[in-house]
Amino acid sequence: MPRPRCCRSLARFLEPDTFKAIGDPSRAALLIQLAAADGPQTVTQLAAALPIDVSVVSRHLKVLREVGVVAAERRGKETRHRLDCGDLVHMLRDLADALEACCPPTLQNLEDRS
Amino acid sequence: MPRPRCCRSLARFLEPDTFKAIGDPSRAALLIQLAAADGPQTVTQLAAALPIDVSVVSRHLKVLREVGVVAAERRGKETRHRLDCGDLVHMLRDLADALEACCPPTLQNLEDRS
DNA sequence: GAAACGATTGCATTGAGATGCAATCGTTTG
DNA sequence: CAAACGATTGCATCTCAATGCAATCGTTTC
Repeated sequence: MPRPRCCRSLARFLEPDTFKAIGDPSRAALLIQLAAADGPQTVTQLAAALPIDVSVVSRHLKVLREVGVVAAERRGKETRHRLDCGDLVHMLRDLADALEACCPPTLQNLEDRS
Repeated sequence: MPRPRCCRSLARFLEPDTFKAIGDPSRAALLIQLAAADGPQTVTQLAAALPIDVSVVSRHLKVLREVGVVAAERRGKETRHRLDCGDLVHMLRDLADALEACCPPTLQNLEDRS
């Protein structure tokens, strides 16, 4: 059994849900918009800034909330959304470390020549 | 115009193609399998190790190659695939940095109370 | 309490991608 | 050259998710 250590981490960090969430163009646009705005944004504000219907924005934000990339806070009749990157930042760095551990380029390339 | 610096990086690193590629369960399984194996793997080997048809493996590997996560080398009649994480590792770390720059939790949370 | 407003949900439509089988291509080996 | 083998591609099918509109829900305001 070769290199089991890094792979277990890989399996943990390659959870498809998060990547599927941020892999959608509309949701990526929402994340960028949230990052560009200063202060939390309402669904209506985000829908106005992008060529996406309000209902669609609402659904996309729900997905982003479920994977923990966006946080929401109810304020009267509106819901203010903001980026919540803490977990994602950690996960990305852990994944980068795990990948690096799995891809020792020099050893691997040497083995290729056999 | 608020915080334009980090957002331009975000837009660059949030390119949906890569995340869509690794966001598919079958492709994630392929990546994990490639990481677990020692040495490059052929399409047939990968298909044998996973409950995925050879033709499907071939197509998935093509997607992974196109986003530069997997490298292939022709060896006679077989094609040997291996992880090629260099660019991905860089991208993940850059994205993590950009996100962190966009999400100063303290300042942001203070602003929320307004 | 009624109207207004922001957000969510139901529903139907649509399009993209995943899958499996069979046929084909390219290379090697007899 | 023919058979064998690994890989890819064509094709048909199918599932899932994205989208837009309309209706509904929850909160606020008059």
